[in-house]
Amino acid sequence: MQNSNHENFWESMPPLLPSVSIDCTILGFHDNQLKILLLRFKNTNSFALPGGFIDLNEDLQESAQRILKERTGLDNIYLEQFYVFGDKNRRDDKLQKKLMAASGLLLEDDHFLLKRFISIGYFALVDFTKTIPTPDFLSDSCEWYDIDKVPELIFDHNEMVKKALNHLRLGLDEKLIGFNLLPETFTMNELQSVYETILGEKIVRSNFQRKILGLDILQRIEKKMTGAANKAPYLYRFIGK
Amino acid sequence: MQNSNHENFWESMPPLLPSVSIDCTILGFHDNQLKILLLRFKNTNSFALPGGFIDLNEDLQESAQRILKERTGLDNIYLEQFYVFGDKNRRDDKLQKKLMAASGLLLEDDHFLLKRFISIGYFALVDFTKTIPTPDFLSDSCEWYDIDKVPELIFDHNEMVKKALNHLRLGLDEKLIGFNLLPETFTMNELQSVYETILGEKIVRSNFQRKILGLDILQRIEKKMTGAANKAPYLYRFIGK
DNA sequence: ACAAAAGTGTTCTCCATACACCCATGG
DNA sequence: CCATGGGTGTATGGAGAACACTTTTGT
Repeated sequence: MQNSNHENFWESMPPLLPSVSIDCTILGFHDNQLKILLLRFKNTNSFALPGGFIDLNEDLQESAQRILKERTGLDNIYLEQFYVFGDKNRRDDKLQKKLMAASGLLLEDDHFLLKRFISIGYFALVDFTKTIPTPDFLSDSCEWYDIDKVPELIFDHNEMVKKALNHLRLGLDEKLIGFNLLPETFTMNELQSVYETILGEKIVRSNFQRKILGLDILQRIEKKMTGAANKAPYLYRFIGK
Repeated sequence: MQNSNHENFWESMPPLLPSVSIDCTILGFHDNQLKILLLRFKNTNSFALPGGFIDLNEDLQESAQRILKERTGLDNIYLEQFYVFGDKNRRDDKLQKKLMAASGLLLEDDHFLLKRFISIGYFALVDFTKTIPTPDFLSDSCEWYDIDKVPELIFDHNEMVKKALNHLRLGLDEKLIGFNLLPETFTMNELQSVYETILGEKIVRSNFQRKILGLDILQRIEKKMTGAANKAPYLYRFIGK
């Protein structure tokens, strides 16, 4: 954490698109819970969604993918724009300065980070088990939190989470995106659990199976050997159609 | 159109948020047709969606509303973000220069209009009869076009229109937004015609009435005096609920 | 009387839900 | 055997599409 690092920090960044940031609501599924990936700024108790800026030579979508890769280690993440947050007072200069100062970065009053930004909200669904959460330069923690225990976040990030979840619920059946929260192969029970958690309601097993299997989007693989004293469940793989 | 106007043009603009533009797909309904409002750049045959930039002291939504007001004369327009267009090569510097030159504006190579922009796509539904289409400084025409006769548009604007229409269709029943294309009061037939046009299919009258009236979102007003030799239709007003 | 508007009734199909029940199977 | 997984049958209710028919009403 030597000072030379700090001096170089901004200069080492590639040319960026001004005024625009990306913030990502990254969701995973574990222990029958929806989880969200949050950063904590160094030496503070301030939490935020993972985010970043757009390099001038990146398509918007590419930027979001890069940011996700940096925080999770994953390529080919399911990713979707859901809203642009553009209120003129959505950010808080004092807080911004404080957060940067906590990382040893002093911002001049005309620093670009203190200018107005709009933020494009992306939401991403990942296979929890495959992620390697990695803090960025400004944070000392990048961890999963239960979706119903999200702490207070900076700026308008709590609103972002709320909107992202709503977007997820609305698109769950329509876009068949629940699979992205599971590993390559999964049992029908696990899938049902994902649906129940996201929708917040119990589903009758037999009806759920009929519905999902009727969509012709799953390939049945083999039995899962559980070692339990009962029939082993089948494994399925999502094949789209 | 004296040169002094041109010299002052950019300087007269308020401070803008860099890199970000707004483009609006403005839809109206007339003669049983969906119509879209398009600009033609001065002294060219290039068409574009109405758009603009974000003043530093405007919320994003306010910017979109202002732009819409400037082109249609209307306040309180139904307005919705639907997508951010952010490919790095979505714009074309040569075309941009040509369009500006056609208005007598010469752009230096480092002019801000030649920098990279992302564009936030808004779509708007307006009461056709109330609009006063008004060209902007760079265009000599602002007119309604049949939605199925949209000419080639600049940049990625044709794609914007396509995405906006898709968005409209998906949200029609869900968000009950069709009413925004009609005057304050309207007949059931007119409303049905809006739905049929947007969805591109015939609907059985009696079923449509049952469905819409069952939603409890319409207030029945009075009879419309048509002067025709038949029963006059009722007028309805949208009351949301 | 006429023509269009408005309302009602009926039938069908489709789909989601709920629930009961059976079979399969790994230990 | 038994606990869980997996599958089927079936009744119900609601939504919506198709169609027929009646009633209303302004000129």
